[in-house]
Formats: sequence, C-alpha cells, structure tokens
Amino acid sequence: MNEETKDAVNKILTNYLEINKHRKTSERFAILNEIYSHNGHFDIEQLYVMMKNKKYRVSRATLYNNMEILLDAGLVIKHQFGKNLAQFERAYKYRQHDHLICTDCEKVFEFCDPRIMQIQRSTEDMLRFDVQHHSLNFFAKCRQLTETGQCQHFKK
Amino acid sequence: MNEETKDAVNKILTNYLEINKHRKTSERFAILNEIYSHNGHFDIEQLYVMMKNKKYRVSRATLYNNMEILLDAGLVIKHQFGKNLAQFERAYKYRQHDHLICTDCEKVFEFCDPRIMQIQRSTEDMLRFDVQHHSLNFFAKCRQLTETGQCQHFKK
DNA sequence: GTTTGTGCAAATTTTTTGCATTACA
DNA sequence: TGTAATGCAAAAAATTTGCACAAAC
Repeated sequence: MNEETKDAVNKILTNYLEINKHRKTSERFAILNEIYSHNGHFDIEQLYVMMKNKKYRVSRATLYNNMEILLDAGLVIKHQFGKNLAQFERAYKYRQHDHLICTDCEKVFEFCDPRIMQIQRSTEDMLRFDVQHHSLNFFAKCRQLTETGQCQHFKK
Repeated sequence: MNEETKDAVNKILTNYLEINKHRKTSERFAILNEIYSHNGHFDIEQLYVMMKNKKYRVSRATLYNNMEILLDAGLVIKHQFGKNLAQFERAYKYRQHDHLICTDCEKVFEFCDPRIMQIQRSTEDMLRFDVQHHSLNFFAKCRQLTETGQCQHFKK
C-alpha cells in the first residue's frame, strides 16, 4: 500500500475512534493495515489466516468486532455475493463500483455505472431516506463458452 | 392466492420438473403452494413453521433442497439483506422491484426504477455476460425521526 | 424393481457470546 | 486504577450431509 493512503486511513480511524470514544488499540490499526495491504475481496477467515501467518496474535472475535467499526467508519465495505459468507473490501479511495457474479464459476467482476447514483437520488426522494451505501449485484452467465460448453474462466 | 396464479405456477413447476427429469413429489407442490399463499419475504425457518402449523410433514432439508429447484425454475427470488440469513419471495407475476433497508429498524421497503434495466444492458454488453437476475439494495437512514431521535418505524 | 427424494439427526460452517485477562486512558 | 477490548473456547444460528426408508416412475 502506498504511504499516502496508509497515512490517510490511519488518520480516519484515529479520528473515528476519538469521536466515538473507543480505544486506540494496536489490534485495530494492525487489522486496518492488513486490510489495506491487499486488493480485492476477502472474508474473515482469510483475514485471520493472513494475520496469523504474519505472527499477529489476533482472534476471530476481534476481527468480527472490528469489522463493525471499520464499516461504520466507512473504511471497508461488506458484501454478500449470494452465499452465506460475508465478504469485505477496502473502501477508501477505491472507486465506486458494483459487481457481476458469474453463475458458472462464481468469479466476481467489477463494473462502474454512474446511473446507479441517479436511481439512488430518486429513491431517496421517493421514500424520504438518506442512502448510506448500496449493493448492486448482477448474477450472469458468460457468453463465451469453451469447446466443452463451460464458462471460459474456470468451473466450480 | 388467486386460482389463475395457482394454476400457472403449478404448471411452470410441472414443466420444469419434467424437462429436468426430476420427480413430481407432493412435497414440491406443497412447498410451492405454501410460498404462493403469502406475500412478502420469508426465510426457511418461517416457511418450516408455517408448514408445520398446517400439519405438513416436511423437513428443513427438503425445504433447502427445493428452494434450489424453485430458484432455478424462476419461481422464487433469493435475497441477502446484509445479514447471514437467506430471505426469499415469490417471483411469478410479481413486479420487478428492488429494496431499501432501513439501517435503524431493518424494515425493508420496495421501489421500482426502470433505469436498472438500462444499467443491466450496458453491463451485459461491456462484460459479455447474459444477466439472469440482479439484486439492488440501498441501506439508508430515515429522514423523519421521532421526538426521541429514533426512526419512525420501530427500533431494533 | 430402481432409484430419486424424503425425514431425521449429526456434522459443518459462520458468527456470536461468556468470561478471565490485558492494556488503554 | 477503572473499564473497554482482547483471546480463547463454547454456544448459537444457518445450512449441508449421511443414511435408512418412502414413493415416484
């Protein structure tokens, strides 16, 4: 992760913890930095293994607890791609995007469409809510199949 | 449920089971009819209790198994509203709509915006996929709070 | 008569909770 | 020093699996 981003997210977390009167524990910053040292999606178990491999002493319970804080601080985004497993990704300075999930291989693709913000604004006006975040997933079949009729990426 | 819809969904299921060489068991039709006798969202446990109350002899495993079939037949839609609990709703002749979830009371509101189909078509062209279904959720805070600063619906 | 589908219970997976201990403030 | 936060293990919640039996075909 570049130093600029590292500094920025650490400051955001520090600020969030101070405002909400939570303690600045070393675990919280270790988790944040671990998350921001990777791109892409991850689940709690993957984060746990990554941190254990780096010899951090951290528990799953602490990861679950702190994901709530990072979510609330706007530093991570939570997804559910159809399965009963929460997936996360970093949120800071990561362009707004949504996801298309291949129903053959379950690979996740990103796309970006500004019209989603127009829908959001209309919905806010219509229902009289302020949207904090959204989740748009397309579940789709790949048009280009291999000779054996399978999706071109890989088969589950 | 009106008789016309009842006949239609039963025919769709019969047809699906024949094409896919699955057996036409009484449980499959009982589950379908139970689902179509209610509006709104439900989870497996609620469906299980509803059927048990009506003295059906049905197991959770059968419900889980058959939701896959009903999903594939396009007769139900599956949702994940942020929690690790699959929610379902009937799909046949139920207008296309998406959801806004109140982050205070977790109540789910429906809305409909044709622009989502435009985004879908653009995404299909760009990524070269055929979208089978989508899920769009807005997580939002209610603008109208009660005197005690809580959401106007009810508090979790 | 075969074999798919079922109910039940046990197993698995993911997340939450209880509690003794640690370490921020 | 007081108390929020932690690690660990046990519990809970949701779903899947194994297996004997039932019922489609």
